[in-house]
Amino acid sequence: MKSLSIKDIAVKANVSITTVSFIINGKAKEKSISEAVIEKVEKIIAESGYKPNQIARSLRTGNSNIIGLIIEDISNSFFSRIARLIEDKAYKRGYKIIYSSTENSIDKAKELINMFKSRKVDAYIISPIMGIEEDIRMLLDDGNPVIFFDRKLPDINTSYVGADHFNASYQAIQNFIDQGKRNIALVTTDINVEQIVERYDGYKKALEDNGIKYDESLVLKIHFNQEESETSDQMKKLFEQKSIDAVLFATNYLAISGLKVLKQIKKKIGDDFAVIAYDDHEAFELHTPGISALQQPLEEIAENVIKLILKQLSSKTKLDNQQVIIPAKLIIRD
Amino acid sequence: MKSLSIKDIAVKANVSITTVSFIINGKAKEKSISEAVIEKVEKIIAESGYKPNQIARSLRTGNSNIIGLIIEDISNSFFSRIARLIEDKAYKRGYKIIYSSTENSIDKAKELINMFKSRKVDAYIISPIMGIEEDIRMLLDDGNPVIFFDRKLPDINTSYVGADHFNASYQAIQNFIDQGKRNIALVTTDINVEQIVERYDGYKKALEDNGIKYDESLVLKIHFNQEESETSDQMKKLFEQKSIDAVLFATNYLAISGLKVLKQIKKKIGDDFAVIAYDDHEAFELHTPGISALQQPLEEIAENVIKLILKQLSSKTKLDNQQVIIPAKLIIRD
DNA sequence: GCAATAAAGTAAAACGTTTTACTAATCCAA
DNA sequence: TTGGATTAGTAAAACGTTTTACTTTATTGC
Repeated sequence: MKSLSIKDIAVKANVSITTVSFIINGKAKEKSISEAVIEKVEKIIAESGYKPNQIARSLRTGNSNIIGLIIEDISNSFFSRIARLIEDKAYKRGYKIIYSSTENSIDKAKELINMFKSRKVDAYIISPIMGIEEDIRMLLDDGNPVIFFDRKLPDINTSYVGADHFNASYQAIQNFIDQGKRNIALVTTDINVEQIVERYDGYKKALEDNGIKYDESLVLKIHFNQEESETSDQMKKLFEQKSIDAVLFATNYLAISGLKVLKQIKKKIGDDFAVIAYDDHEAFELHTPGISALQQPLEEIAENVIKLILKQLSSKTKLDNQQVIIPAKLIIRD
Repeated sequence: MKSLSIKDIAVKANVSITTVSFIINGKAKEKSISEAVIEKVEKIIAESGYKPNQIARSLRTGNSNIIGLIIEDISNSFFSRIARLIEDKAYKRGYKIIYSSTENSIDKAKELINMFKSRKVDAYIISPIMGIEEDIRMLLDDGNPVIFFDRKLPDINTSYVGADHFNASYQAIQNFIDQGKRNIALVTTDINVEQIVERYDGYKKALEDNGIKYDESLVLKIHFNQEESETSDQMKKLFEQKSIDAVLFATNYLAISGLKVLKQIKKKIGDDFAVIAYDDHEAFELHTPGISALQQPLEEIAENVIKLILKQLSSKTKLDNQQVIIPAKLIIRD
């Protein structure tokens, strides 16, 4: 019933707790424990199936071998894929990941940070939202490794890994213009995070550089968390403007909603009306016609995130912050 | 730098640690601490931003307010959606969820169970795979609440929540037959879990009940974890059989792969060739034509899982195991 | 043959809580 | 006025580890 403790092992082996601890932690040699004792204890451990209580271990050592991952929404395929990759890579290096979704709520984000803090995670990987600057700053002040990905916060100075949102968006619009499009819409969200702003800026700049006047009525900002039906209505209104000949969706879930609307109002995607989505999604490849997408290099983002965080974890001193900006790829379909 | 402990608070307030602990845990009244002291201590706690160390707390109390969730793959939309729902519901009841993917590896699954065990999670929600029976049995023997969802293991007797896979699959095939289909294929996986077997059984039974001979060459079992290209080749071969007039995909990722193949070989879905997918996916609604799907009631599954697990957690005695089977819904599209 | 060094191991403190069993003072009833 | 009950609070053990500082015995060099 009750699980074994190091003491039980010590008693069985007729040695001290200390000795068992040294053996478990591979310090036996260094602490000059004899081969015979090592073998005996290891045998007992293996036979009894004893596993050290990580809680006690964490309490004593102050670290947990756990990295906390905070994202917007695990059911969004961009995040779930990144999470899977990060989990995988961390796992191979002996770290566990625990993750949780903020659902874009500042309160929930703060609570998550507190939860992770009180559970003494060794490091934080965060896709941040506005409004948690203070909390992040406290983490940093306490000497916790914190790395942002996908988004960052203007006022916080820490390492960051993300795609080049500005240029990605610029590239998409340029592509539209090269196809002769002039009335290019942008469907984005109103959440106030840098990466969304950058996508917006890329859109504006590309228009400007091509001598096209920015037209506010072609930009639709959807509230996060608003009813699906309201979103549909707003998009419908936008798409029904006769003149519009192209649209860039700033996130994959907006694109999914948008495509549903287009299907519903029977507006065909093709020579007269082009679409590009930010973030790829299985549905885009499958769609007829295929939907072009700005694909973020998930693998590379995950790899960089892990590399940076582990480098920080294994270093005694605070390393310099790094900004890793990875180009996104425009996948043209059909 | 160093975070505050209950002792710091006690010193500041000039009371004992015990008193602070009682106040934190809402036992002040019961332990007859005066209103004045309560207020003083609470003020200090609020001002200093002290948060109890959950690790120490867990060590002492033996529980963690954490529920471990073990699934196949968080990047699969079925699981990520369920995870999100479970997380949400647990969160509202004061529990945190930590989840991790097995990627269908028995070793990884065992490691995860061990990790959760050594972190003293209060309960386990598992979508199990064959080969971990012994580990599960140990958890149960130790008195841990364990609940299976989506799948179960034949040899293990514990609570379970899942869709009625047999009837779902039966219903799909019956639908094909009612449309006049006779040569109905099944694309499934070779992983040996009950829910996959049930879907297969439902397929066979429906054929049988309608007097259609079961034809082995129409059933394709894909290895889990095999190369995408091999999967494609196998499917291509299947779909190019002239006679075949309908196909049921046993999982959503198989359906996605299958739809890609169909697109590639330009085999049209329509009156001559019908498709149904198990598990819904955004891509299916968007697809032209829309892809019919067997939709599992995610919300209901999540709700039942949480309800059962919390009931067990709040009960002193071991409750009877429950099997909650929820009908799946056939969504006909286009 | 004696001091210094190495080998083999251990006792006990510490991590930050919760909880049990206790004390001291006050109150109230008879 | 006394002694049981209540009020207000505390000391210390316990949870299961890691780690520091220590002891005891054996070995080596000279």
